[in-house]
Amino acid sequence: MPLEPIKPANSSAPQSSQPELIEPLCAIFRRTLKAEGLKYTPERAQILDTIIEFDALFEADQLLDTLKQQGHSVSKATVYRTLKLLESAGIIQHVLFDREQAHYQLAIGQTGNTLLIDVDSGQVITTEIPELIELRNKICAAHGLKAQAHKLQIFVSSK
Amino acid sequence: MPLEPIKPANSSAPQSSQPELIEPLCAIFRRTLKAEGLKYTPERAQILDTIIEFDALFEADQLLDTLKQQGHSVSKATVYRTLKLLESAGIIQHVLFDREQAHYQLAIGQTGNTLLIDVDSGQVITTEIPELIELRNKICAAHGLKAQAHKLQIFVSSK
DNA sequence: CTTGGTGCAAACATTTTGCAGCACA
DNA sequence: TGTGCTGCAAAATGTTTGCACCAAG
Repeated sequence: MPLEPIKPANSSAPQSSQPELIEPLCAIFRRTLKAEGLKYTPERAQILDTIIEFDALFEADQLLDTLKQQGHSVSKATVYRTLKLLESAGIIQHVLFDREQAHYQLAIGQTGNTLLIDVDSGQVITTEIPELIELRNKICAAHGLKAQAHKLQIFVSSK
Repeated sequence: MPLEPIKPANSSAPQSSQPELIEPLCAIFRRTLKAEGLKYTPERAQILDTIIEFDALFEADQLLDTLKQQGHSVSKATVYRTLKLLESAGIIQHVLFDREQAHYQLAIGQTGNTLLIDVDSGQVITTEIPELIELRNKICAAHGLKAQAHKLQIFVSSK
């Protein structure tokens, strides 16, 4: 079942409180790979580029199709292997909700993420709730734990 | 085909697995099945009973093993089919996190749910953040939507 | 009879892995 | 030359489905 992500109406870019040097994603990827003795191959570069162009949630399947459509012959195996590498590098993140497939999205600069999932249409809106950070830290502290990240899914209806 | 989700008006404490909870859930299940012209079979009853005894997150696999261990011969197919029925009836809910398998838990009168997932040990603590309801409603209203439910996963570390 | 339920095994969908050849330092 | 990367196909995993038979109304 195809997913139809729609972009947030008011996309307030999540800015880190601490001004940080903005490094291109491909640079981060290349650096991370190098640190592991791995290579920044054309296939991997192409996969990352395609993901960046998606600018939204995506599935492995969809990524593979788009790559093929663009004339890049990349195998399923390579796509899956690269997704894992990108996840390890912190460039993308798993975003699961109640669908059969794993969904991903870019994860850079995000401390958390909120998805509004329309239960009727299946549409997904990504957004942020700044207050949530404080809230989650509070609840974690109450358990003697430290929060590192969070994911919030809100099931909504337009009716 | 999907059953009408029934929200148990039962506002009992989230502290679960008291024996008295068994009866209401059975009743809810039986009623929901009946409304669809389906039957409350021994297998279905047994599956629900076993789930109630779990008192925590569980997987289909684990459920099947426990049933077999208890001497009840229930097939994999029946377990999966019954899980779907229970989910449609609003008795259990999908609780996904970054694992391969679907995880479930009882959904007794819960409007939302928060999981604290220990990234080191993999341990999961379920909890509730009451303030979250208000927060989620606010953010949804800002998008012209109505929140129906939510799931929050917080990735924590004990270090 | 008719409807629905079950177990079994096969089918499925997604993801992973083994392997042989290839590319580049 | 070695190490990693690739595509392909097979395997693995979790879940679903087709089918024949059974049970209850």
